[in-house]
Amino acid sequence: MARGIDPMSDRPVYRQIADALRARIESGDLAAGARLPSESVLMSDFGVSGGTVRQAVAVLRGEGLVLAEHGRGVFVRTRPRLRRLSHDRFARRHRDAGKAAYLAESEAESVRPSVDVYKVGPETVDNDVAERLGLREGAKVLVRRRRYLSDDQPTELASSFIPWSLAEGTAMTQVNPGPGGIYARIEEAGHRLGRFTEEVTARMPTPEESHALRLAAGSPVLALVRVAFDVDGKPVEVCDTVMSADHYVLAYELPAD
Amino acid sequence: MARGIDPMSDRPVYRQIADALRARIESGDLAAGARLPSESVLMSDFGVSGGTVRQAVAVLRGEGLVLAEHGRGVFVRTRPRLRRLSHDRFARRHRDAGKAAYLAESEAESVRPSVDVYKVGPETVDNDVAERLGLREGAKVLVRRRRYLSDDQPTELASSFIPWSLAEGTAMTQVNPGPGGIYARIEEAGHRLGRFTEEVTARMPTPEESHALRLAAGSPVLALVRVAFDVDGKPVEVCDTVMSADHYVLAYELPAD
DNA sequence: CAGTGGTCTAGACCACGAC
DNA sequence: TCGTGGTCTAGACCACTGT
Repeated sequence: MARGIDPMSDRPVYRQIADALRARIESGDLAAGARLPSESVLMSDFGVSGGTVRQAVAVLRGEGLVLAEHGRGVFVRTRPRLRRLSHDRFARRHRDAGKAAYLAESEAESVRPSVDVYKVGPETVDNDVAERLGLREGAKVLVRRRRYLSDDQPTELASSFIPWSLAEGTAMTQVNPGPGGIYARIEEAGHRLGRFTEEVTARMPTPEESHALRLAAGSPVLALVRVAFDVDGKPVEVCDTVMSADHYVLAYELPAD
Repeated sequence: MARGIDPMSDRPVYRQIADALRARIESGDLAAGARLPSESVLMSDFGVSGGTVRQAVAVLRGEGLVLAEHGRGVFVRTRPRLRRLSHDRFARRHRDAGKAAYLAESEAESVRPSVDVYKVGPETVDNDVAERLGLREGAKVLVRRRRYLSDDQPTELASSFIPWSLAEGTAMTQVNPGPGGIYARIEEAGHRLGRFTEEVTARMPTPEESHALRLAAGSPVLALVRVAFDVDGKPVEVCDTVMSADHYVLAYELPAD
């Protein structure tokens, strides 16, 4: 059989098979959601052993092009609806409306938001966060670790770090920090927010992140570190966020001057 | 032998082996740059066949934790030096100093910049870019496709799209657009730049991108779409950039008001 | 040359899903 | 029950690196 496969080529057979399948996906011959031919069909179609077919499919899985479902088949991945995080998502008007950022975004997209709170309590700060907050190593901070979901699908993991001196005795130390979220509480504590910085990187998830976000193999994550500063330039919160790259677009605005 | 491996566990043996190796990497027992035990050593250490060991190593490769070098061994990946792209990298003061953004960044990091220009010339615009530029479908644009390198290591692929009416007859249509880059030329053409928007996503690279950027397996890319607007709010350029996620941190600033 | 990883085979057995 | 993908074996042969 060996449709278009050259076993003498420098390019390994499993890559040639992956190329052939990728071409069929990109041409639309195998549309989003379509099932790939089963392994046994591919074996006879291309005249190779099962191991080679599996290796070819593994390439496409690593590229995030297909998703294998045990007992059902291998399917061309459908792109999930993208959530766009706009650059003004922490603007005061949203807080004044009594909404935390995640709730405001969810409402705009008509999905049902929920939050799993893993931990709210004091912790000893690590060096990176200490530096960003201008604290000494080992200082005490309030940590809020949580997972956000939209329609019960996990979308992001977030950990906030707030200097203990600022958080102590406020609703920030409660599981539910009240209307407007912790940024509203920080402002009530006398720190009017002046600006935020965000640092964006992407990487492959750790196994724990992959599990908590129910990520498919071959799905990278966006890692975002946000620092909130008050109007005096003092850092008041660090938020470390990990989100499925498949689901998000981050939008920013840059000055020309 | 089977050090800590339970063949009866629900967790597949190859994952248990990957877990064991990952733990040694994360604990520092196998430091960055260190060679993993060879496949044959792992086979006898864990008492499994070669295929299982290879599968375990493949997991770590997919996570971007290790890099295999044919004939030499499998090595714990060293993190490359991160390049930080700051939110003011397109500020006028850099253009006024006669430097395009990439050159200014390279100078700040003491690396030797170079650019491969793949194409500079007219093209028919695709729908996404047309919409962003406010052009009708199929309109003519100047396209500049290029690859940037630092010390001969490819770091990003970029394609700029400029309305033909704006680019026609200017140095933008030349391979070398002159001091300050195309943004300086756009301003000379009477479009003082007012702001930029950037949309950031991450994904696995296509095989072509992987090759052009010399990416290791398991390295995601950051995809960035920037739109430059003049002071009248008219879009004057779209720049589509793909960069190795391993090498970059994108830094932004967000308003609080 | 010996040692390393890369490719491929042929087969066994298991776990899941649909009918 | 049958077809699907998931795991694992035992071995062959190849290609690359270092000595």
